[in-house]
Amino acid sequence: MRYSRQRESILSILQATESHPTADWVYDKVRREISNISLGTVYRNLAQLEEMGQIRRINADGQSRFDANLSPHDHFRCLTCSSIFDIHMSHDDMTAGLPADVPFKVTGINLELLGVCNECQIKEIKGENSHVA
Amino acid sequence: MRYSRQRESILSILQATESHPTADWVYDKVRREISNISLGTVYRNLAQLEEMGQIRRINADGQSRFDANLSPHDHFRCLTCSSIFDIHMSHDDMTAGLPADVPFKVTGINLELLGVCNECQIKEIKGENSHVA
DNA sequence: ATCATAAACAGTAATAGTTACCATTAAGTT
DNA sequence: AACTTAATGGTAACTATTACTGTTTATGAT
Ligand SMILES: [Mn+2]
Ligand SMILES: [Mn+2]
Ligand SMILES: [Zn+2]
Ligand SMILES: [Zn+2]
Repeated sequence: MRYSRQRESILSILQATESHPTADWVYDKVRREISNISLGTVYRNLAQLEEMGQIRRINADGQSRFDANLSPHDHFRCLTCSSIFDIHMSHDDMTAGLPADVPFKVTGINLELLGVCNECQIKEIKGENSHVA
Repeated sequence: MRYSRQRESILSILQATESHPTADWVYDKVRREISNISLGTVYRNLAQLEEMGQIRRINADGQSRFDANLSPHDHFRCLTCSSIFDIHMSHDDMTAGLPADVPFKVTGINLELLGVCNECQIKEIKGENSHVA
């Protein structure tokens, strides 16, 4: 991976914000530093940074949001304004006595485990064997 | 809400599957019963059914997936094939000794609380007051 | 049963977020 | 400095979804 001013700028913008911005928001922000940067460059670099594990992608309603905060934490998403806030709470506390001191009106929980399903693990193994031979 | 053959068909198709289909998949399926149904009708009804609380929407990568199983449960999403599977497990068990007997290779957890943020609650109140008078 | 009303529809055009393409630029190497 | 090729800027294309519009149809009233 070759250095680029564009990628560095995108990452530092993400690291400097507490919000969980969209690609468009990052684009507007980075344009102040690199006025002729392309929106495609923003998308490409966000995808690369995600791939490299330097940022997280959160897919809310219709669009992706990005988070450079790598410490394990969860999120609250407002169904009205789509804002995303960090939740720093143990999962035990979260599931036990949910709201209490939280300033949000919580009406639902989405818990999603990510990984590779059984079938895909088998395919992976087969695929690797086939080009080892 | 007025009855329609289209909505009934869409709902029963969703209720009959264990998978978590996309709008397109539902469209293909419902076309076998109502050959000239419009894709827009499928989208409109899925949104209405969600609004009425008869189905859940899951937003994965680029597109929405739908679930007519209303019993509280969580999901596993395969990062390779995008399949979504139900997870029936207490959140305590999930966060405590995660995998064990699960046939998935779990590499990440996305926990999202949904609701209304503080700011939006305040706006809601102001909004309601303004048209009460 | 006939009629009136508007909700819901089919078909299509438009939009939004994102990705693909390609000629040009520039990071890193010799 | 010359060379190689990853990365870019600009633009076109694509995909999921929504909006529009004229027509159909569920439903309640005559
Ligand atoms: Mn965060
Ligand atoms: Mn489910
Ligand atoms: Zn809000
Ligand atoms: Zn899979």
